[in-house]
Order: sequence, then structure tokens, then C-alpha cells
Amino acid sequence: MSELPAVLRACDAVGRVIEFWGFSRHLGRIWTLLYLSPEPLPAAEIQRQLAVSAGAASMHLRELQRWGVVRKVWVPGERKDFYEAETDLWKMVFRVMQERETKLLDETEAALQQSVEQLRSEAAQQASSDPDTAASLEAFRTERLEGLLEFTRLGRMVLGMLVQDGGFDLRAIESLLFGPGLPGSDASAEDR
Amino acid sequence: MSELPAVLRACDAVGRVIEFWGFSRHLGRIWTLLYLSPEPLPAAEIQRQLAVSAGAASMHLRELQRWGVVRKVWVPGERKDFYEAETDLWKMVFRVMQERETKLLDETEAALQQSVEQLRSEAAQQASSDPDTAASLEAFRTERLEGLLEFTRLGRMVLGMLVQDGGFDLRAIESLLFGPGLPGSDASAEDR
DNA sequence: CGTGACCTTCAAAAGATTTTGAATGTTCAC
DNA sequence: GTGAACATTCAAAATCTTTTGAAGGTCACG
Repeated sequence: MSELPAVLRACDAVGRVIEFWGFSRHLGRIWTLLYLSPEPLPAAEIQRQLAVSAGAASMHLRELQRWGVVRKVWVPGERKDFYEAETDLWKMVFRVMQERETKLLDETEAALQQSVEQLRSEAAQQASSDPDTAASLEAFRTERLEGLLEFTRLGRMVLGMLVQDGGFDLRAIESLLFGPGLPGSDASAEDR
Repeated sequence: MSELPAVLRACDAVGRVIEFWGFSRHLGRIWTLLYLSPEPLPAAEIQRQLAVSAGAASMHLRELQRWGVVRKVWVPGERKDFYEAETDLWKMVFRVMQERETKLLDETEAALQQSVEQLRSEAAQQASSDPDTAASLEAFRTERLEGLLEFTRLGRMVLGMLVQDGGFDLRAIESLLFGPGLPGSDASAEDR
């Protein structure tokens, strides 16, 4: 039968998600293979199952460890290294989001902030030739940039909410969505 | 002076964010240029300011329109097309998230679901050779896959929260984060 | 120590993506 | 209608990314 085995299908599914989020597809595939293994696996097994070269396996395993989502473990009596997946999905998402998105937000906010300041000085320089136009253009653009900056703040907030160390509670979101006082919902109808 | 002008700096900053989210950098740059313009701009102006070719400008403007974040507008007495940016940032994020992430979630959930089912039939086939091992492996993997499936549900929830048409309220998140009853926070200590 | 098994590195090749601009459509003012 | 101006397409070229595998390093064991 030429059908893709269940495990590989899952690996590829997660791989696609991970690729979507800007990482290499293989990071997701390798992590998933380990996550679906009751025992830690050696690099050779990963190479074989996922059809990646030795070099690629080595590099990807390193990156997964860097992100703290895969660990190297010792298997007594065995010479080679074995790897196992971090299984706390929240912890993983926390860590990765924290690092990646925070960096992006910081850089973006800084650039936009600088842009606002620069706008002021550029307007001052041009004020001599056409004061009114220059001033109103500056005002317009500053206002719009403030809109973008407001958005970075919002991003920080959503991030903070998700990343809130372990304390994040599904029910909190649920109540936001369908929560108390939602018009048209009968509070006791379903408790699921 | 060789310093990058304020507007282009902002364009690039947004471009980086957009690239991070899996789109072409230029989509963000072009949108931002339009967003920071009091008047609609013709394609030629975009080409000039952002240093992209005619072909690229055309294709990118088309994609931006497809996502509903840029509009073509008529300027009376002018031959060429002019473009303006959608300015409702929420609306944009809604639309894009809705389309992109929903698709990803659907596909992922379907694949994982299929993987679970396949697991069952694979285990049935191997049951003849080593019943106990096969059964416990299946149980283990099914459990883990359920963990992933649970996560897609969570993703849907977060998405639903963000995308909730226009009704999304910052204060709701704020209160979740720093809200009433937060242990260790003095409600009146800082209002920033 | 020497040996063999394993792991890592890295430069070159393959592959994917982006960019270009000339050719081809399309549109509107006249 | 016609023509000039503009927009679009698309295949080739340039660029960026990923993948490979052989060379070299490391390590545990005898």
C-alpha cells in the first residue's frame, strides 16, 4: 500500500504549521516524530524515517534544542545520542513566542518611533519653502504612525496574554467569547 | 544626507512585520506608503519611491486588493489608476487572519484526525504479530495526537477572539491581564 | 593510545523564490 | 475610431534558501 503512514502524516501536518509560522518545515516534522515516540530516538532513526541527510538532521536537532523544544537524553549502555520532545505544548509556545515576537515588536516600535521623530525634523527643514503644506503633511503622517504604534502595543498585549507564564486559562478566553452576559446565550443550557 | 527618509523607514518597518507573517515584504511597504499619503497615489509614484519595477508594482497592488487592504480609486480628469490604503487596521487583520489561519487550522485538524483513524487500522494490521506492543503504541500515539488536536481547538478560540467582528475590545484583554482581582497588583498604584 | 562509531561543519549543488523588462493588452481623451 | 498612455503578463535572469555529503572532529571503549 502506498499510503503515507499515520505518523508521517502527522509529522507533515505539523511541519506545515511550523513552516507557516516562519520556521523550517523540518523542525516541525522532527519534533512531531519524537513527540509520537514512546522512547527517545537516535539521529539515525530520524534520518531514516523523515528522509533527511545526516547534516540536516544534525543542524535541525541543534536548532530544536536551541528553542528548548527537544532534549538530548542519555540512554545507558548506548554510544549515540538520543533525543526526546518537550511535551508541554504551552511551554513551547510561550518560549518561542516570547523570543520571536517580542524581538519583532521591539524593533518595529523603535523604527516607527524613530520615524515619528525624523518626520518632525524633516518638516522643520522644509518649512522654509512651503510652511503650511509641510506642517499639515507632518501632522497627518504623525497621526497615522501613532495608529501603527498603538497597534504594536496591542500586539504586546495579546502576546502577554498568551505568554503569561502557565497561568493562561482557556476558560478565560472562553468567557470572553461566549462569556457571562453574552446576549442570546442561556447560561445554564450547556456546560460541556 | 544619506539618511533614510522617515516615510521609507516606516515602510520598511511594516514590511519586515509583514514578511515575518509570511507575506512578501513589498506588500507591507506599498501599503504603508499609501497609508502615509494624504492623497491616493498612482502606480508610478509607488515604483519611484519604493524602487520596484512596473511589473512588481502591478502584481503587488493586485494582491493587496485581493486581501482587501488597498483600493483602486478614480481621480477625475486623470487617466491612470490611483490607489489608497484601507485604514481600518482591525478590519484588515480580521480579514487576513480569518482567511489564512482558518484555512491552516482546517487542514491541520483534518490531517491529524485522519492520522488518528489511520493509526487504528495500522494497529489492527499489526496486531497479529505482536498484539500487546502494537496496542500500547497505538494508545500512546493516539493520546498524543489528541493533545495536538486540542491545541488546534485552542487556536480556533484565540482566532475567534481576535477576529470577533469589530466587537473586540482592548479593555477586555487588559482586564484579563492586569484585571480586577489580579493577585499582587495594587489597583491604584500606576495608571501610566 | 588506537579504533571505530557517531556527530558536526561547510562549501558546493540543487531548488525555490523574487525581480525584471520587453511584449502584449486595455483604456480613455480626443 | 485612433493613438498614446498606462496596466498587465510572463518567461528568463538574478538572488536567496535549502540540502547534500564528504572531510574532519569528538568520544567512549577496549
